[in-house]
Amino acid sequence: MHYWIFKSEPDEFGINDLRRVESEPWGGIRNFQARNFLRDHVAKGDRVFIYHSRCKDIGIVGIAEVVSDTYPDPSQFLATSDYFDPKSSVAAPKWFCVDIAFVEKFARTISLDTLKATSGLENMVLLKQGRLSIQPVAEHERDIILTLAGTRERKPK
DNA sequence: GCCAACGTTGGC
DNA sequence: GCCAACGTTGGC
Repeated sequence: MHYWIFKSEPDEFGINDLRRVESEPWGGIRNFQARNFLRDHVAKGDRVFIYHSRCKDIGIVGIAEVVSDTYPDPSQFLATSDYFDPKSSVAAPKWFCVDIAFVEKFARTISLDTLKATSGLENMVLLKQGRLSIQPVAEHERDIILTLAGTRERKPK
């Protein structure tokens, strides 16, 4: 079981929206690096740190779980969708998505500033490389983040 | 909402 | 196969 960071814009769809639904198709990913992680590595049962970007309160806000296998993102085939991709086809889909479900919301956001200031997180993909909406989290980074969140008792074995 | 960073595209 | 143009991302 791996941990990931999925970025979202809370004005569009954030942790509070996720909490209100049973599960949510995480689609609209149109970046190749993010797509490759999603298609090749994200698996049912994995855990996801939800990260809010482009907002006042930037940072990791909670945890979700991957509740489906990866499947082609339906929006790429819909001519009316903002995410329509005329170069894609059902036979050879370019873009993928996965369903995730709410697990918990942290009492407080773990802010970007906190992440930057925390020893052991220096090499996080989040801090090393911008503009990547799906990214892996190393085990020691996962432990540090869970500790910052005060949820260490739920740390996976 | 601006715009820098960076990955992809496509003309040549 | 180079590289300028273009599109997207995301902190500010």
